[in-house]
Amino acid sequence: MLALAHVSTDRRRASSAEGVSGDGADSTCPVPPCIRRLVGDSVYDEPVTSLPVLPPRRQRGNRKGHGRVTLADVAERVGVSAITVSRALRKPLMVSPETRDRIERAVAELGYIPNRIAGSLASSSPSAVAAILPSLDNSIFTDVLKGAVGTLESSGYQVVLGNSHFDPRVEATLVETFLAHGVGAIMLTGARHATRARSLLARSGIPVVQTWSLPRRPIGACVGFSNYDASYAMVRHLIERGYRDIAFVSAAVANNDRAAARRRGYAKALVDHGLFDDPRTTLESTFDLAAGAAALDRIRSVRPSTDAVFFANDVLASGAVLAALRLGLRVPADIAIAGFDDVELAGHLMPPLTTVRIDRIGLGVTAAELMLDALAGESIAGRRVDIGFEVIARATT
Amino acid sequence: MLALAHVSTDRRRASSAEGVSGDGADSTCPVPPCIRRLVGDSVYDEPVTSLPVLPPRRQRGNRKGHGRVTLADVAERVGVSAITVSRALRKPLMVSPETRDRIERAVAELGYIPNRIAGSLASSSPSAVAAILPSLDNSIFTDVLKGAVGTLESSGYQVVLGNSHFDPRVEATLVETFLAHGVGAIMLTGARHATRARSLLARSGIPVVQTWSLPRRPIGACVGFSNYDASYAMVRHLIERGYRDIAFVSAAVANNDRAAARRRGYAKALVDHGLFDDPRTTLESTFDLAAGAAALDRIRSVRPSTDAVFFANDVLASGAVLAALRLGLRVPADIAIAGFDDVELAGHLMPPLTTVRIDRIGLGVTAAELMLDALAGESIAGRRVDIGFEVIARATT
DNA sequence: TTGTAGGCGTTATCAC
DNA sequence: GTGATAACGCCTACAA
Repeated sequence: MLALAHVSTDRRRASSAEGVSGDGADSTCPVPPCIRRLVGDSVYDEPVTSLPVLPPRRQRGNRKGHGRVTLADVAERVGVSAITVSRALRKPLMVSPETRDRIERAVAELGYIPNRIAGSLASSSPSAVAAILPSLDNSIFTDVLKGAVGTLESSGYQVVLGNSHFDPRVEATLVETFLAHGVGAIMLTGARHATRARSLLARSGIPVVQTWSLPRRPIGACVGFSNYDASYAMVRHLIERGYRDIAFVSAAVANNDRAAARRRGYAKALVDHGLFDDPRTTLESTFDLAAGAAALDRIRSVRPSTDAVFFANDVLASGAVLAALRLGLRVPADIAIAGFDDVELAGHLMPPLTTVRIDRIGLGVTAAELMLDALAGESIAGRRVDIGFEVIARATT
Repeated sequence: MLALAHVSTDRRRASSAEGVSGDGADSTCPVPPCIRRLVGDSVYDEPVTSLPVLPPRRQRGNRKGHGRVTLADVAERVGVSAITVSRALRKPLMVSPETRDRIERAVAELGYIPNRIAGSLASSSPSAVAAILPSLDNSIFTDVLKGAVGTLESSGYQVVLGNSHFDPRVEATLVETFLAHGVGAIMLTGARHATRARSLLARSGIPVVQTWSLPRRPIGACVGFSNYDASYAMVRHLIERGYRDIAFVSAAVANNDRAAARRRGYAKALVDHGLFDDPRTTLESTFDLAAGAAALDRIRSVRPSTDAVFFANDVLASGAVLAALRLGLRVPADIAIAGFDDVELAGHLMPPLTTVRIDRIGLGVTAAELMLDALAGESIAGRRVDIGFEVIARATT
């Protein structure tokens, strides 16, 4: 723990040259780029203007706490019992206006911050929920996170974040950790999870929301859409446009039910229209622009007759469109390209990308709402919310 | 809370048709896109194969707990005291091999998951840290987050996430919430914070790491680079390339010290080279591709002689490059474009974008390491880590 | 409206 | 090596 340091006011004058809400700026000498490791002279040199300095705290009992101001401190100062202070803060109507007033003043004076972890231990009511994402590299996941965080934060819940790296074992570990952490609900991505994760979740009885998919038997609730249908719809679109030699590229399907469903939708659409699902041009790939370019390249060399490539995510599709541009390929004249997700970039590419739009923010918001419902005591068991999808036909097809 | 439901095995057979680690798939009928709201029939229908079914829990005392297995339950089963179980789990060497063994078995059998929130209350040792980002829309921030989460997770700390939306007041509220939550350290973005946030932080004595900047007087520690120098270096690069009518576009500088420093670096470089810092072409903008396009448009109409635009972030710059492509403008012949950050897209654009590279993952990792150091008892007060920057001259200049 | 008693699940402290 | 006891800071239940 760092100590609280008092600093004289003149130092502040020196440091707040910017004139804005007290911050030091970068070093301002226009020197050439270089790496430096500097050590400053002091920390916490901002004077605490809005809060008074407290006398050193006495020790109660033989254990040392955080040294933080507690409910009891406030109570003592006001001359009431701790529970009254607690109530004044949580259910103000249960406390008389006068005491409430004095309590509020004391709280402000002492700078009391309730200890929510003690609170949720005592009340066994969680104050945080967990979100497990398979990746932080792709904006499609952070969009969902953004929607969820916004909704949850405004309801007073904290969001603890886990990154599973598309690994079910990591996911299971995260689930266990979050359970140990006492989160009140967990948001998962997709519908494929390790058995251990499922056991843990079932045993805990904690509300679970799966996202992006609509498993027939969700663990708890789920919000998503039919990846199968969406993929099928896009391939049908391509076929209607007249393409016949269609290739497909997605993320690895092994631990990814969305990719798997999209691949099945693609295959089924081909079969339904009497086309051939050529294994040579049904590829798996990592998630970056370069991979999209590489996949395009691969497909063109493996089967030069290919007239359209359906990428099951926009990052790959964008990589391919950008690569086509560099290569001087005409899209869609030489080769059509379709994506999935409708990320911001998709509409700005040249030509703009045909893709499938998913309301990711809405997905996150809905997932959050489901968790909030569950936290409010409602049963969300078996609820399945379909957020739908939309094929956006732009110029790459 | 959702109830734990027992389900017969034959249901599992039906549901695991996919053959993979137990998941239901999307509905598989190739129907046209539509929105549906379905309600499933049951939840938690995955049998808990790896864990035994427990007898209903008895109530101890007059309070109802989570109904979760506790240390006492394990202790009772093994015939030792709770503290012994606790020790067996945390410091195995302090417990005899035999008891440890029996305890481990009981833990597995009962599916005991330690309650870390009770643990940190008792030991007053935090198990989570907070990261406050100004946005989840731009990958530059989620890259940092990714680096931090990875490092922190592997040290056993949970990361609670806050999104300040570039608003210092929101940031201050988040700080308060996280403090209430008992996080062990806080990572902030930038160096400009509300006075209230600073007070709160100072009062709490919690380790703080500021990122992206190198304030002369950091609150605690900081990791970043000189935004001023980096901007200066880029403008010098442009000038060396022969550009003279240079425009500048950044995020709003009011609450953003990085943007402010970059603008100052830009202005100083112009002055140092006898060029004019034209206020008509020193713009502020939001953070998206469309905004980059709009800014380019604006600049060209306001001052047609402009031969280069320096965007203080790659999203804007990319938007401009893509817009130029759509408009049929030649880059850099008609107008040069430079960015900042070196996001993945930058190198894939046509032409590839000249920009400033920042090691964002490293930034997050370093910030996390600083927090870990502090959590380990080390003082990180005043530590300032410069991660440097690099001007990447590509083809748009 | 306010207070008392006791517990939430774990760990520090000090005996044995 | 193991255990009894008392916190950690707050809240539920019940009483006044």
